[in-house]
Amino acid sequence: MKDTKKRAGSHDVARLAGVSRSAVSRAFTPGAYIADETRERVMAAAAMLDYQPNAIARSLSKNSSRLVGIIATDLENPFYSQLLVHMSTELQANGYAVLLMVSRSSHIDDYLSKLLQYQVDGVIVTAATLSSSMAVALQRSGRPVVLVNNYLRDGGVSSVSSDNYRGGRMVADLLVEAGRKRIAFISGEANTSSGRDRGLGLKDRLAELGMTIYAQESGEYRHAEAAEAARRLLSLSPRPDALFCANDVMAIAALMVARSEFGLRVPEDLSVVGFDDSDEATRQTFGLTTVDQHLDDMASKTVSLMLATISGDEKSVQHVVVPVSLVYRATH
Amino acid sequence: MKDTKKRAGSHDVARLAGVSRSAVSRAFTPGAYIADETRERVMAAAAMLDYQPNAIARSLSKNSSRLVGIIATDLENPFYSQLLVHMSTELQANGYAVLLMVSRSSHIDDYLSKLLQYQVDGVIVTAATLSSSMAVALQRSGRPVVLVNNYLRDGGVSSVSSDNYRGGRMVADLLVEAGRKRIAFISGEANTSSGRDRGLGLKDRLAELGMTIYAQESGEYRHAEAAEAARRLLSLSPRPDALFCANDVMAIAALMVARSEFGLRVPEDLSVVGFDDSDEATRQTFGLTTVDQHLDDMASKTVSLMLATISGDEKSVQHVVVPVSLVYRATH
DNA sequence: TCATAGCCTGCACACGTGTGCAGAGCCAAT
DNA sequence: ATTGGCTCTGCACACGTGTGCAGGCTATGA
Repeated sequence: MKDTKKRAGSHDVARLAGVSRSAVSRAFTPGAYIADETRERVMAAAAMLDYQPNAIARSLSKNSSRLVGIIATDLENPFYSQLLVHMSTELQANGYAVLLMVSRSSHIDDYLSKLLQYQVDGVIVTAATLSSSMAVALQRSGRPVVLVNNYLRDGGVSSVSSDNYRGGRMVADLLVEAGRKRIAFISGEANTSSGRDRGLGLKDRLAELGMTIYAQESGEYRHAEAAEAARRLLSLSPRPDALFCANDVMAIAALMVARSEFGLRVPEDLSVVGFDDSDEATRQTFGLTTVDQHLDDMASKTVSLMLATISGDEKSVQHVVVPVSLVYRATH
Repeated sequence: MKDTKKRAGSHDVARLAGVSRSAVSRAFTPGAYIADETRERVMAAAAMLDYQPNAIARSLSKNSSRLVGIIATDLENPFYSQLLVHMSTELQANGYAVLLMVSRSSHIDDYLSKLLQYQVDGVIVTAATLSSSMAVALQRSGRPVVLVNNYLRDGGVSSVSSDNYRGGRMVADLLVEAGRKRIAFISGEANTSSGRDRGLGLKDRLAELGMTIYAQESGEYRHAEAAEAARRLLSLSPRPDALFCANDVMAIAALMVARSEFGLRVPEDLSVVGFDDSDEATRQTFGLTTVDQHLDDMASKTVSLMLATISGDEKSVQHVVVPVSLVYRATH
């Protein structure tokens, strides 16, 4: 029975400092009307009891929790875990805390409603497709939402994503200039806007140059599936002389398969280009030519948009596009 | 002025259903004393207003937030991001939500106190060293804490970690049986218990076999630093014939350096052994021999311990050790 | 000495929910 | 008819904080 002590409340601090409970509240509220001398006395008492204001009660009273919900999918992919790190860091720096929901692609609705129960001030959804029923539920709840690296066709909710279409076009130019004739594409998950646009950019630019995509397989954004896709593509005859992968993870899988299973030299026999510029692409052994999505930029633009929407500075639905840039390394 | 509607409260539901507010609360409380017929009427009204109980208010009233704080470091390392995924999933399955704090190794105290302000029911700290001042602050706050993959010497707080010491010993046996004579060690960060114990296990077992660690360098658990360490070690003469790395990330870095910069054949010229059994180690190109930490087991034991401590079933400080096992692949 | 203005402070209510307690209604047994 | 017991409901208080409003105190000027 030693530390059965309850957590100290503002009432206890007030009594110890010889002031009212309101004074304690004001002492902890920046910019509130309170005499310096009083604040100091309150702070001293608070330190003595190691009092910390109860954020739950504060949230209830102020009708704002300073919580932002993040629904994260595919965290095994380093791209998304890094994105999470950057967004969290930035949110924390702005005085918000992160309520995390890890989702296996579906079930989003349940997680979302749980987030809403916790009165989050906003929700960031990464890489997952929002059911349209949930989109309207959110709209109605009035909570801001931002989709990252994905967007909805019918434009009801804000989004931030990189310029995937332009990235695809840039890769087309790069490969054609390198003299490639049979350009194959390993796509990501079918229902993601990001993967769709990357393929579309490639296809459109090739068409402008009088070419077409030589062959296409789905790699589901994952290593094993991409390796399978690469095996199928590289078994074609004539064999493709370039592989554009919608993902660095898949590009590295393809690279491994090309080198160790097909004995191909990269880039002499085959170009391989990825998308993301993940840490792994940097490794000397891979030296992967890829498209930089400017992850940090994407994260901070997402957070900025979220905060602006929460504060009411931004009332309209926004679709932010983050520019991409080619990273020339050794595989093209 | 269409959706200026405030979120519906239990009061609104009660009025619509023609019952008292208490009845609404009871309808949403499993096992509460309420007639089936009343519950149904309440639920119908709730659905009509799409009412969801306010978790913040509930937390305040029940003095329990059903939030668990997680302080995460080194999320770039796939091991830790996977750990986060598993723990979150399991917590969510048990009706808890996760309050995430991403930390750059230090500053932990600030994040921790923020978590406490949000009245989290418990805190899980991964891989970071807790300042002893914070350890006592936690102790005093009465909130359960579990350290994962790290522990404190002075045993004040519970922990879950794999049997790093035994893992080190197993690797020693493996390498000696493979006929290796000059076994070098690439260690992780100096102040982590995990890294320390892995090295200690190796050293102790080698000593029992009449051998010593041939050389040792720190790789800070990171790719670039480990590559540097590998370069230094492989430049020694005579050159080591085995590299035990405290981490898969570092083992793969060493593997790349050994093959592409020193032209060594693995395992003919050199053994490389890692620790974690990450997805990357699985890749055929690497085929890394490593120590499986049974990540999922670790995660679920952590969550179980946390939940047991929260519910009061477990009052004492526990140190759970998760068994490890060797994974024989192609690099030893 | 008195009036006035200005700075602070305390009162009291609000935020939305959980729950102990007393009592209402009903059924069955005596 | 009376009593006892059982099931359910509503009242009212509690959780810990923010904040509008009125009023107290001090200083200044007349």
